Amino acid sequence: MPHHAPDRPRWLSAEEQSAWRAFLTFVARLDEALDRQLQRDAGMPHAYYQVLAMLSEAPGRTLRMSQLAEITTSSPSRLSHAVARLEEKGWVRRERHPTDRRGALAVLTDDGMAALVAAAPGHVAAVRENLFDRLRPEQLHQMCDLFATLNDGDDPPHEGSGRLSR
Amino acid sequence: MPHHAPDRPRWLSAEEQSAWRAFLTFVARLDEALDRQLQRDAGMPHAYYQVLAMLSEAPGRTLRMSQLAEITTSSPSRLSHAVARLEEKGWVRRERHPTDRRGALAVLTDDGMAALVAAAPGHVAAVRENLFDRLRPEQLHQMCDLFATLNDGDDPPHEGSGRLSR
DNA sequence: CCTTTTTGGTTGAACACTCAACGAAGACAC
DNA sequence: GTGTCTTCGTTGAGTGTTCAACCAAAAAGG
Repeated sequence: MPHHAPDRPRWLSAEEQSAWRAFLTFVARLDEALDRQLQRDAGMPHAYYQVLAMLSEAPGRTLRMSQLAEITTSSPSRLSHAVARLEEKGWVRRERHPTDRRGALAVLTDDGMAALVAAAPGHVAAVRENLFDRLRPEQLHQMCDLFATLNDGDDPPHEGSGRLSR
Repeated sequence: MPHHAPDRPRWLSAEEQSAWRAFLTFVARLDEALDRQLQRDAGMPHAYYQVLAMLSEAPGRTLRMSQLAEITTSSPSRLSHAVARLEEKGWVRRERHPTDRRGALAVLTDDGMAALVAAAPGHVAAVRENLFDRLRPEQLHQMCDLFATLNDGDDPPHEGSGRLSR
């Protein structure tokens, strides 16, 4: 079998190029819009909102750090720092895991729940305004299909029943 | 006209919810993968790669700070810090604007161009692996359409001819 | 002209994230 | 048991981003 060294790069086609740039632009603008809205109106960045939202849907509003990290797509370190910050605000409390003594649990406090409920409407509105309200109906289906495909192979990201959107 | 206070929030439908979460998950994983690959193999975060890439396509490898900020979708402050960092590395140089004396120009140095060229193949490979190689052909069209629609109304993000992908 | 407003860009402090190192406890070998 | 490996989570330093404050120069208004 012939050996040929570090494959010559397959550059992006014109169409891929334009899709890629449009994607980057959109994501950058969206991230900025969501982060700014939440920071301004609720005093938290989007990443922290997601933590609170996931906790709010969990049984007992409690989740193990490792699971919480998983479903918020954040590194253990990031989550640890985040929870530390949320704890200072009184929105989350840490508890020891009952059986596994390495484990730590994150619990959403009543104050945390209140902050989330207060933040949710504005956040959902921003998500609508920047995303869903701009889509034609069939584009929503395509979008579902698209990201389902793209996430395929990675572990499934939690089937939530909540309405707080992240 | 009847006045009704801060509209009751229109929550996301089940389909929107699932599209939204899939989107967030994908973007988080993608961002992480790209940033890690570039940081490891080229010593720069994705945002800095984009700065170099946009400069490499500009006439004279030179762009005004404000324009560079525009096409990289970054705030003036962010770009200023970024260029400062890139200047330390010797990849970018600042020059004064010839006619407008407030203006500053960012110029890609030869070292910067070399760093970009060295980084490009690995970066493009990562983009392929995490995005385009996972798409069925017609999904690429849908993706183009989708983000074109979503970026509609915001100013057009620059029609580049380069192959370095960002 | 002179004043006011707007635009272009930088700065420093506060905050968020990454990475590597670490300790503590469960799991597994024997 | 004892030792090793692995998993869980935290920590601190380094780096990137945001935000508000700021200066300098151009533009606008009189």
